[in-house]
Amino acid sequence: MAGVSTATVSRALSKPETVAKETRELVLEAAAQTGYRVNLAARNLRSHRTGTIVVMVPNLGNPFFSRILSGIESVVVDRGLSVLVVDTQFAKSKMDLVSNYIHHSRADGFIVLDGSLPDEVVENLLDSSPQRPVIFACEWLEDERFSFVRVNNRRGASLAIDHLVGLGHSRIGYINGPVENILTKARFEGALTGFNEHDITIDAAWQFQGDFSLESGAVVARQWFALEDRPSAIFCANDEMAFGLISELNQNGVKVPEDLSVVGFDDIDLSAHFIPPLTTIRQPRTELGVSAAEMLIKAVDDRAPGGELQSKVLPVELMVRGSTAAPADR
Amino acid sequence: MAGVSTATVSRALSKPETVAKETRELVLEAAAQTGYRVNLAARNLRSHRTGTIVVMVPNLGNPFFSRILSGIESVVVDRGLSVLVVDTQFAKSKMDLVSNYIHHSRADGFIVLDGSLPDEVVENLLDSSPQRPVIFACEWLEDERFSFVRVNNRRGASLAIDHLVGLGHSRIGYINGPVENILTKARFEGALTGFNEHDITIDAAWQFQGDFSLESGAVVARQWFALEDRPSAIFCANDEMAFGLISELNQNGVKVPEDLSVVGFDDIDLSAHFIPPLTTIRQPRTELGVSAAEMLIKAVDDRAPGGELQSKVLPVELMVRGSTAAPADR
DNA sequence: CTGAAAGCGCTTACAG
DNA sequence: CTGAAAGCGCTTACAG
Repeated sequence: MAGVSTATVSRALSKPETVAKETRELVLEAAAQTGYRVNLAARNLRSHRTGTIVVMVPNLGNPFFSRILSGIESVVVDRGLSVLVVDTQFAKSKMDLVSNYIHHSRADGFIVLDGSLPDEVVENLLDSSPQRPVIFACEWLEDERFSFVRVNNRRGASLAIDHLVGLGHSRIGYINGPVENILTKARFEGALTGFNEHDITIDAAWQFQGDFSLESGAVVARQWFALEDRPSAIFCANDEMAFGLISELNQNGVKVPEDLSVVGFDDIDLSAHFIPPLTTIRQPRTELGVSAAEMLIKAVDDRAPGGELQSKVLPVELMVRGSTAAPADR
Repeated sequence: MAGVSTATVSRALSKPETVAKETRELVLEAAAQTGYRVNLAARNLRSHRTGTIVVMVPNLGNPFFSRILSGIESVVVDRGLSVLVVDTQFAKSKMDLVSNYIHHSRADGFIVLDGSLPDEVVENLLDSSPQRPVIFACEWLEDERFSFVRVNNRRGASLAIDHLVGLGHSRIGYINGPVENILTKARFEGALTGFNEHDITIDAAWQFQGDFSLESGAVVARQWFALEDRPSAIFCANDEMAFGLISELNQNGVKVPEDLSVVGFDDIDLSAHFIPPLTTIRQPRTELGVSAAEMLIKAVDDRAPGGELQSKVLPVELMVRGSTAAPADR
């Protein structure tokens, strides 16, 4: 219709600058009139690109991750690329699909929000050919071979302890996240740093084990009741456990912050609207997703064979709200 | 390596039953040894399938939708297909991408969680060729040309009113969702049905306008304070508004349920752990996603040209918790 | 700046 | 049950 070859059409559409202005306009007009749309499967087959980013999420149903995903999506789609999601929750049964993504022209790159990926997948990520860039976001691996973006979890945790100590607390408990989790480790280390700086030791009986769920926070509330000697404040490795804890205590007549101060971590949407509003460490989730996507797209565009590793650590912020107060005995 | 043609390899892998057992085993073994993986771009190009389902989500960051997405993902991935997500939030700027998905071999089918899709997209969905099956889930369109799965929103709302009336309330307010939203309409109709059945009229001053957000619930709390004549109970079109309402009331010394009974809708994870635990209408979100995915996969497999429309209405359930009680004056 | 031609890696009628 | 051959719709060196 434009009176040119398919080669020229292809160029006019994909690399307009390589085509004479007049030709280009002819082609674009014809394309508009006929409603032409490229067949992406064909383009991908031929050009060895996919226009797709795979995001591996540990648990899609968790609002924490979905907000990060949202940040990723906004950037990726802006660039005309697509987002393929995989929930790695039951990764073993999905290994085939995942390695298919990795090994065959399914993705131009990967963003991984799961720091507990099975070794097999990790190796696939590194060994695939052609090697695609990978960015870990939020959670990460103790493995120097990957780029990552995360917040300063250690500092967040020590800020939380500083805040409690500043209010006059010295009897402080801690609810840990799932043990193997990298965030759990970093936050616990940060909390220990905070304790050390203030010459406080943490009673082993005041270290509770949770798993980041609301329910595990509620379980800790019952353990807290069973203690003879109770802490006056508890720092929770995430907000959801704080909610579970406060809610269960409340059912039993224990008031926060009058009877117990509670600090969370993450600052999810509901934290500001909980009762009481939760003092917590803010983790900029959307920004985490946006940064990860930008880093990935940069890496994809550069296509550096080995690829230089990138890393970015975003700041956290202490949000002081109603769930913390000076201890009652002070 | 197996000493057969590529055609036979293809058949052994895709349609094993069409190949002799011995040949098949030879091929499979060779494939395993060489670590062969099909190139999906090529397969898709040739077979006019994509192995991909596109899910359009109104707001990925909203935990409500992400849970449905999670249900979809589990089914789709189990079937060896992939999930491509689009956040339709700022759909206008994404129209190109979206119509590309629709018009070109990007997806075998669509699941739409957004009942407020621009008309242009809706027409694209219907006019594309080849026509791909579309399932609306949770939200839907007042358009008989689409399959859908949803819950019985009207019944949910009338159950909520029944519950409040059963406790002795006759002065009942209502917080509406965003006006054009289909869920808003259905729930409001259900509430009206409930009011009619009990011969209760709802004061115009007690109909509040929200937008499903926490903040809008908080705004209603302030409006409630400004009233001279106040309702003794409020039914909220979703849980998040109920949280915002209760939290803001609480800041100002108003206790739920002593001073005001509150019912929500959805039963999100936090509802059972709110203070007080929220009485609400449970909407099975994961199941909604699972059903939508199953319906879609069925439609894709059937490949009926026009395709018979399917529809499914899941039941709701009243969850009685601590946010409702008999009115104080009774 | 443009065209002819090859080819990406599969699948699928068609023959046998 | 299997193979030879065509072709899905593009892109990209290569020539000119």
